[in-house]
Amino acid sequence: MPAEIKPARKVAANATAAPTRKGPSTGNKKLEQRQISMESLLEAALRLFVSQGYRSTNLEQISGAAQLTKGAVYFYFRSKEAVLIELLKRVQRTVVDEAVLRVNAAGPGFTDKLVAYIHYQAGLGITHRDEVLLLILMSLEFKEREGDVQVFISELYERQRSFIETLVHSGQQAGEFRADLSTRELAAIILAINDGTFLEWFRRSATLEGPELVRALRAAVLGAATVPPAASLQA
Amino acid sequence: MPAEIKPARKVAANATAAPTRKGPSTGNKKLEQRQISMESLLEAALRLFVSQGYRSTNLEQISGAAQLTKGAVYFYFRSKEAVLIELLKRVQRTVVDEAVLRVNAAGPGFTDKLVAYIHYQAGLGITHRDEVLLLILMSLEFKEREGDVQVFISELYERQRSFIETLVHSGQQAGEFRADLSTRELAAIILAINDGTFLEWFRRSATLEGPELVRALRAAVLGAATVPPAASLQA
Amino acid sequence: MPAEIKPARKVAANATAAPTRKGPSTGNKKLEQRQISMESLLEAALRLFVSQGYRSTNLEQISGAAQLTKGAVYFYFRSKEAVLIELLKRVQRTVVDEAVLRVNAAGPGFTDKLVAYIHYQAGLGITHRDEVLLLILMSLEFKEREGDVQVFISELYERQRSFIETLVHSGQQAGEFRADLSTRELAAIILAINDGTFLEWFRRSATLEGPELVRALRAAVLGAATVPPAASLQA
Amino acid sequence: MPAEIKPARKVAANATAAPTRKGPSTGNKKLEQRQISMESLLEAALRLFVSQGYRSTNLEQISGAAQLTKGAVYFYFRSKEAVLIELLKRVQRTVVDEAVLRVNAAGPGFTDKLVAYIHYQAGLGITHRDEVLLLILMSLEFKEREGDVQVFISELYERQRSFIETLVHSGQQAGEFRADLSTRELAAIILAINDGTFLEWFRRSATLEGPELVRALRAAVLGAATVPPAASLQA
DNA sequence: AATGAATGAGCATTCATTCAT
DNA sequence: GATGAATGAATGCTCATTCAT
Repeated sequence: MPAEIKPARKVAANATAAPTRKGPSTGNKKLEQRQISMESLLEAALRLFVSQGYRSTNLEQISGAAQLTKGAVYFYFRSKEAVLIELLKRVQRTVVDEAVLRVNAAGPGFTDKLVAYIHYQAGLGITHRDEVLLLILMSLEFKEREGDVQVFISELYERQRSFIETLVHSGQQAGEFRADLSTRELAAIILAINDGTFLEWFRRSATLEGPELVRALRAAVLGAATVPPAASLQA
Repeated sequence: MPAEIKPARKVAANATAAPTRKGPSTGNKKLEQRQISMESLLEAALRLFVSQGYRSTNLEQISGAAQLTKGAVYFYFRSKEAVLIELLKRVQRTVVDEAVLRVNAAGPGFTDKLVAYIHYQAGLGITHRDEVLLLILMSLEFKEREGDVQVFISELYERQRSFIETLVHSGQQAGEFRADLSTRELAAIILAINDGTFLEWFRRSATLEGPELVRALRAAVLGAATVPPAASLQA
Repeated sequence: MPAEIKPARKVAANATAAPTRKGPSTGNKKLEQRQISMESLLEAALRLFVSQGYRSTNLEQISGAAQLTKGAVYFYFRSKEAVLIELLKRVQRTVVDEAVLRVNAAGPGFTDKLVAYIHYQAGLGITHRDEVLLLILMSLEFKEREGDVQVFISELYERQRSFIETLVHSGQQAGEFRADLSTRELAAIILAINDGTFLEWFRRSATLEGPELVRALRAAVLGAATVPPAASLQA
Repeated sequence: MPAEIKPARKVAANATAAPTRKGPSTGNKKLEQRQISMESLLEAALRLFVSQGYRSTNLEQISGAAQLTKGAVYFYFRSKEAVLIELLKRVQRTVVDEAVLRVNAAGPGFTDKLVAYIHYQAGLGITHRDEVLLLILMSLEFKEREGDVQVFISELYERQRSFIETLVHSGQQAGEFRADLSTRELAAIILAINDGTFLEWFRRSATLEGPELVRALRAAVLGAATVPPAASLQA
């Protein structure tokens, strides 16, 4: 994870351009505080948006959980929506961008790549559970709404889809994946299994064994994607 | 029992044709009127809850879509929540109860039963799309909230789960389904694939071919559940 | 006393040229800096209060326009209100005090004094447009509010009124001004014409010719104040 | 004043189209209540907007003064701004439209028309004081703001201006008004005197005698507009 | 059978002000 | 000399709910 942070205001830009007076120590303390407050706000928002939904979470809950007041949220973000968008940007990096890198690095076969994808996602379910869920849940909550959030999520999902579709298509071309299912629908099912599993895990993670679940997940994805071995024998 | 509900659609057709007060001649006018109004309210609510979410739908939208006013909702229902619960009761009958009947009637093998389940669900996705989605979406929107809705949905989901778990367990016992995956997690994945596919279809039904999607869905579920044929040959 | 203020404009020019910290070489840097910052705050406040109103202008706009931050305002002033009061004090000197001096110096007749008043005001409309308008606009915005501002403005207006009333009364006594109109109301009309003309000019200065407007203004004031020449001939 | 009322919602349209059930008596009671509540809200808003300004008046004050709650305002109007716009529409009819009618009916000379204008305005100052002031004050408060209010007021003012300009121009052509002043600026001064007098009366009506003030006002306007009699004799 | 009027709690957002640095 | 962080009160607006008719 790079040290991005994205300051809510032009402040940071100024800071880089002309750090005014102050020795570096004082500046660091302020910057540190900024970091801390912003992170705890984002962290609180992430947790609450995932567990209660965006609309059902109010700013008092977010700021309260970060031990700040409502006003502080507006010091760091332009609006409640801006908080969500900042979170989604992080999700993009962690969930989507990184997945692409991992899959590209995996190989050599396309089945290997697909397995790498499944395992990366499964790992995210443990290390970045809320971030993954945020994307799925917000994609549902904002489905019909217009605005920046909807646009951002749509683009994100579209990128995910086209990435998986390309992977599936290549695998089909290479004879590793079943060619008797259309690329688009096969890709859709892979994403569907992924999202569905996250949601089921979200609903009842307490009663499910992670590793076992992943094995079943892998079986499902490979079952859908790969040529049934028996069939291939028969062919 | 199969003849139960489905009026949601029929009524709406009526509603468009003659949605205003009283039919011209029939005898039991009052009762009919009641029926019509209530149904059009429920139909409107179903559509809106699914497309916008429960919290983001207000009573004015619901009553307006049914050509009535907010007050009318309170004539027929105790509260906004009561509208949702009534809808969920119908979903229960159509989606859960009926599925159980269908699967029980299918056979003789457990694979046949599982296929029957998948196909019944796929059929629902066409004939009762919104009802199926309502259950999934509300299960997410009400996850952390307490109250009647949450309880009702939890029970519903629990019944679904235990039904599928029983099916899976029996199939495993019979040697039709893989025994190298734990029952609970395998059942969870089957439900996950189901829900996930509905959601993906919800997000982009316009760009997906139903029949193709069902084939891929079946491949995934069977891929997860059944012993890989090749393996069985080798065994 | 004539050399008093007008830095509002000069400073701004400086501000654009080199608004940041410290001049390069001069001796009494600190004091200069203070002066510059304070002046640019006041200048910004004046412009914004006039164009948007006091209440609709926030401290961020003021400090931002002066290339400073909100906090700086509190370094120089006790409160937002204190900024306005400081501006009003300057207005008092420029607009009211100076007008008194000019009129007193004019003569010998009272008509001459009245004409001097009109012309001084007209001149202010060009050299100190915003300052004149500030007084008029704030007198309206603070009409019902209690507090320092209201008191200050009331006293200022009262001084203006009594000054004009005295002038009118003297002119009437001397037979130069109409005696068939009561002193108080005649004075009120003179002030009304003055304020009204400023406001109309404020609303649409782009479409009005200054000199022409002043001629009409003079005709109105003299028309109200002086004995109609024809009547005097007839008398 | 016609019985317009302008229902905040489509309700009224429905009511006219299909009064549903109910005898006329019940309907009347509801309509009456509607009328009463709406009027008292508008009345309260008018008084408060004039005395405190638009921005400094909150909905609690308005609804409280009408013995209702904030929510009721939103039952009758779309927003706070919509309340103001409804008030301005009434002002338009009373102040602008009616003035045009009166002046057109007056005559035969243009001086008569101008006097009729002054007297109508003076009368309004007594019968519709707040309405006249609302227009003037809001024209200042909304000067730089964009939006419906600003547009509405601008158009209103523009109509007033062009009406007076036409009057002045005709009077100049007819030789009744001074031709040595440009039409536009002379018209501007007439409006300025009018507005200025209203404002001064607004500031201190308690200390001014209405009739005396009107005489002085008339002297000022005629002094500005008409050829000085002496000059005409000399010519 | 249904409406229109009205309420009141909740919420996002704005903004003057404070204060440590 | 000035900033950045943070507060808390105020405010416009939404919406489920109540109730007389």
